Amino acid sequence: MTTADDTRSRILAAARELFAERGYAATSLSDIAAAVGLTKTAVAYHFHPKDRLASELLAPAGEDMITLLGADAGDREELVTALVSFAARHRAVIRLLLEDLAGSDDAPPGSPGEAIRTFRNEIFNRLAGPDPDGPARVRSWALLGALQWGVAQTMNLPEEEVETALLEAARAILPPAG
Amino acid sequence: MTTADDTRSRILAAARELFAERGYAATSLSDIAAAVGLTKTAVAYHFHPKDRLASELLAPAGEDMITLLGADAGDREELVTALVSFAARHRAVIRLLLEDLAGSDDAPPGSPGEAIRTFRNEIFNRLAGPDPDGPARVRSWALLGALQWGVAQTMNLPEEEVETALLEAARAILPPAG
DNA sequence: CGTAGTCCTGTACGACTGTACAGGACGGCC
DNA sequence: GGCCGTCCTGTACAGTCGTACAGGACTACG
Repeated sequence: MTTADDTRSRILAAARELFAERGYAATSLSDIAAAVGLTKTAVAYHFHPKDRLASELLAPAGEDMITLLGADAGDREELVTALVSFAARHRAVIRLLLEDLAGSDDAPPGSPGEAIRTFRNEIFNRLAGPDPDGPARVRSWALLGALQWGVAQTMNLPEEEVETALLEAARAILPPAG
Repeated sequence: MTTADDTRSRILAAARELFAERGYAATSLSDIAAAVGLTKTAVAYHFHPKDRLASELLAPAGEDMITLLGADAGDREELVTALVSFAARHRAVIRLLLEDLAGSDDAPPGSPGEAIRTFRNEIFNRLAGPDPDGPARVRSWALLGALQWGVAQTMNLPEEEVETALLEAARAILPPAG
């Protein structure tokens, strides 16, 4: 039914926007419901439980995540290029990916949060290289932070422009080869 | 009395740590109380209301904020140096500064959150320069993100090492002069 | 027409938040 | 000893969270 699928899409769009600007935990079902003109129980009817909202928003990014991890782990230049492209493409949900779910405190095993956290750590390890020293660690984390903020705070700019500008910046931060 | 001041310090230390790793809103008074072996009402007795915890943690950073804004607004090289030093010095509360309170949705006028947000925006404006184009905006936000993540995720490294490594990275991202 | 299924509302629940208030334990001062 | 202020606990409250459940409005199908 088109009406149902339509409300589902509208809920997803509103959730994506609110999650991006307030964070996952700080956005309640009531907030999302108010944004689309429904009650919170209606939102819960379509997405049950709340995690399903995050899961569905992150689904397209998930496919790109595994291709990112499947690429050649040695070439860091290529990794940065792919990473910037990935961040720019999924900038609407980058906060969910890198912070809200990855930085989650508890991380019940088997949950999507745990998978995302290991993904982030794996990316960090490939950036920092084996047995990284202090400066390499700092620069690797700085690179990830630059990625998130660079794409998240410039949502009104065209994606392509963000990607090219961010690629230059990311290359400049990249820790020197160890 | 030393015992009271001591528990105050212990509460502040625990709150600083928990706020850094979970965020301000995601940390309850019960969490802090459990970390120091007290009840949540005891924490509320010393810091009333909860905002006072954040205020007291941010007080030392606040003095540095105004000196940062008081410096010469033209020299961006110098601004970046001072900014990196600032971030490294207050890395334990950098998340509160740049995200938890600055990114707050509501921002009741007169609240510390509003002051912090305008501080962040003012720093951004000085980094990006007057009437910045797309790439300049991207790089300025990327610089701020690199700062936050670079200092927040490397809490176990000596502050000096973080500062020097981050200064190199920040200089590399700095948008070209307009 | 009747019946089944989908979409949504209203109500209610337990868990949790920050806060308010009364009272107890303890030490210093008169 | 009697008194007072500080430090802390226990209880209680209103508010919000995500979720569960019953029932109404509506469409599609027999």
